[in-house]
Amino acid sequence: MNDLLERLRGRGWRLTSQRRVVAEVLDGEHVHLTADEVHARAAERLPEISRATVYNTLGELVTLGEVIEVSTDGRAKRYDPNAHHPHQHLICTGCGAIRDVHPRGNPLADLPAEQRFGFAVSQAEVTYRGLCPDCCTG
Amino acid sequence: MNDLLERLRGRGWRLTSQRRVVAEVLDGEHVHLTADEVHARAAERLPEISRATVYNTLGELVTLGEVIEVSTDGRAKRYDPNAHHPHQHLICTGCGAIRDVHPRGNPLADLPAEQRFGFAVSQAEVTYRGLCPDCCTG
DNA sequence: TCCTACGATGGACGGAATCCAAGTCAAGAA
DNA sequence: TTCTTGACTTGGATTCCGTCCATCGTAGGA
Repeated sequence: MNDLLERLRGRGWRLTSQRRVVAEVLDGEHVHLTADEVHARAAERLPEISRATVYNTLGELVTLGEVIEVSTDGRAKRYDPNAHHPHQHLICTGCGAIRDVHPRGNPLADLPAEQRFGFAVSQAEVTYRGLCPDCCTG
Repeated sequence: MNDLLERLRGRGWRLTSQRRVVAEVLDGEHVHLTADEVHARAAERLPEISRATVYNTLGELVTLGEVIEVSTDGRAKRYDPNAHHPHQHLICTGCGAIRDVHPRGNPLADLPAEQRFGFAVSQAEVTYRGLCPDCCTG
């Protein structure tokens, strides 16, 4: 994620302390924070950071393809910094925990031409659901 | 969908005019209405029906497995009555149009055991995205 | 060091969904 | 048929997410 800031600067990003903190908070694997969680963690390091800035920065990171937006369901969107390693998500229907997973094959290839109805299909997103080990026994 | 009401009555549902109208509105193939759209169409037949009732009824239908909730993304959830015919969704990234599609194979089978992390995986939901014919040319 | 355009702020706003207390009514009992 | 009751409906308030906007601050080039 260190290179992220470099990459962004290369794209003409003005490097502010706020953006730096948001990028740092999103560092790591299996990170799936909501915008509010990102804001809370960012505020630990930079108390004055506003929610609008967090939303703006997250939106920009998504547009730049550095972060993926995950609508797990109804509630708030989650932000996944693991954008450069294609993967899918496995969600616990009990507690909402999220794991990155790597299914076999390419889901896009499983949609035959006659099922595309003239769409220029560019992306396939798979969400697996089930109970996690904790919720199974609990 | 006619049997739906029968099935629900069998499960102890009190059959009110509101529930009947909501179920009727959701009848058909390739129906993907938002709660507000359901409310609007229901209100044509039953002007006093309240939004809370529509939300309640939709929630119950989802719990009973008669209707599927589709979080296309950011915006309002959509409700898909085609719950007894397994299918996936193809969404236009331009205009948001939705189609039911049937990919080859079973996405659940593509998740190897070592990628399940002890989860009891029960469901795989695939969302294809791309531009529809109208949005491609336009 | 200065300038200025880009970014940050926070409070107002909007849409989607839920909550709640009060009123209504479907359907079983008598 | 009428009565009774608890499940259902209502609509307004409320919460939760997210966006907008006018104003202020500042990163980084000149």
